[in-house]
Amino acid sequence: MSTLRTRFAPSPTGFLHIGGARTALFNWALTRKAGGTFILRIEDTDLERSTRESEAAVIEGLRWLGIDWDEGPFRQSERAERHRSVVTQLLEKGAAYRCVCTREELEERRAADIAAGGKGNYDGRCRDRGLGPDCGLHTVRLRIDRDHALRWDDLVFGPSGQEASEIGDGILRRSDGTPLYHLAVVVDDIDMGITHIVRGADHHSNTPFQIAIYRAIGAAVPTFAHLPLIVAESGRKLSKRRDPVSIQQFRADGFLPEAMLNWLARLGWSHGDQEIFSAAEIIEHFDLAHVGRSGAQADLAKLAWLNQHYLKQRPVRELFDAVSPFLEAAVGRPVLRDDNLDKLLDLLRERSTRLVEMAEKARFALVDRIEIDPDAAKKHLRPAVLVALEALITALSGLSDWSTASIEAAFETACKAAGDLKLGKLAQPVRVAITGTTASPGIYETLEVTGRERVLARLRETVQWIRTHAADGDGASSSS
RNA sequence: GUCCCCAUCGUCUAGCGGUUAGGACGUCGGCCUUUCAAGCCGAUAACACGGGUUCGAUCCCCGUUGGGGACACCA
Repeated sequence: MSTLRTRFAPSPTGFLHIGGARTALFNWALTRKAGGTFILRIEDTDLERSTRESEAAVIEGLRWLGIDWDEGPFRQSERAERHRSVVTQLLEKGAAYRCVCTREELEERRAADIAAGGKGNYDGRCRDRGLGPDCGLHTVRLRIDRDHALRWDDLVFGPSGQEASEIGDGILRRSDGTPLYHLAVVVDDIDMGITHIVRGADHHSNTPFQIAIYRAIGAAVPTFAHLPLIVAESGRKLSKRRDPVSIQQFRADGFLPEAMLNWLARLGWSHGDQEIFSAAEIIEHFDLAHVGRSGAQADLAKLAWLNQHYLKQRPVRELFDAVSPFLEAAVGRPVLRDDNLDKLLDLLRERSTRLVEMAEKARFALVDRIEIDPDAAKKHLRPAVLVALEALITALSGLSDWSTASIEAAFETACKAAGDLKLGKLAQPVRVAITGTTASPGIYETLEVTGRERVLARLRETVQWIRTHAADGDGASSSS
């Protein structure tokens, strides 16, 4: 039972960004831990850039991560009337005033002020002109009381803010009558009873102006907590085209939601030495006091490690559910789950960091024809192994059951028949013949999951291939 | 330019006046081994700099440097 009310308020101008996802996660964790109410509000005031598609992408991204909300999604655009009426009230109270300065004039005066050593804030020209509704095209500005400090105790950054004299009278309403973001967020947060505003540190310096709006409206100022930004390599700003930033992109690349969540949680937050956190553990331990104050670089290598950790952790059944779409894409047809596939996935999970990679590695056992890597063929498919290969074909054909144990026995038989050949000398050529590459799970397991029919076909084909190339006087023949 | 913020291994971080400065990822080496992994063991590597305060500073204060954010009729 808690009165804590928080919100995640993304502007849907792209996809769900890792920074936004982390903000949502921290809000969610904080709220769930306290038993409060978490609200989703879409800040689509900028109609030009906001689309329904990206709004859907944001929602889908949150759902995928397992972040749920109690109220909403609300759309800020649907509250425009309320925003307008608040501006009107502020105007009536004298807490705001009309301003007829044009952009050009503003820019000019601002430049002149800066040149004269000023701060470039609005000079307050219209502040005391008492302009009425009939003043023509105008914006509405907040009359900021110069004597009050606009300070707050940030739950992450500590004492923050500045003197009111440091900022100018900001615009609340555009000349086209639409409200500005600052006014809209404040009004929405007041109306929705938000008690704790947890958001990106890019809003840290916007906060004084917003506090001024709260005061002008006469509402209680909520508690603020600003989260340091996630930065790109070497501290640079995250770039949408250069850096992987969208949650859907990570998803498409084969990262598991629990890995993403864990990774995001540890980006700027810590709980002692613990690295692995389930969603429940994040909620259990989350604490704003342990959110750092410096920007964090997105460490993709650690995400890969986490992803493999969760890949290894998943029950096979659920692993299949996750990898299935990737398998279908890699193989070109729907793939059904069976014992062999379970075994294969189990073998591959500790050899893959992402689902795409896992699907690619599973391909050899699920398709009829494989491509053999030319370098691998050249190195391992030589006439010297022909005898052993043929012995292996014979031994495998005669097996009454198809298991790693029986396959191993067949290998032993084949090696013996080839003059006590060492296992390694046979395993590698067979691996190349079956998987097309030099890297795969254990050779017996590899054969087992590939199935007898495909194994024998590929081995026979390989024998043919070696004969042909040896006869052609290929380099491979010289070694025999 | 003005205002605000930040600063521990390459990266994420622990630390909250006295520690051999800890963990994790990465990297490197070893073990294991039919390949690749996984696993296990080990190594590498940090308090940006300069002043204070203090018996004692990674920790507190000031400055410098570096980085970031905000300064829109964007959100």
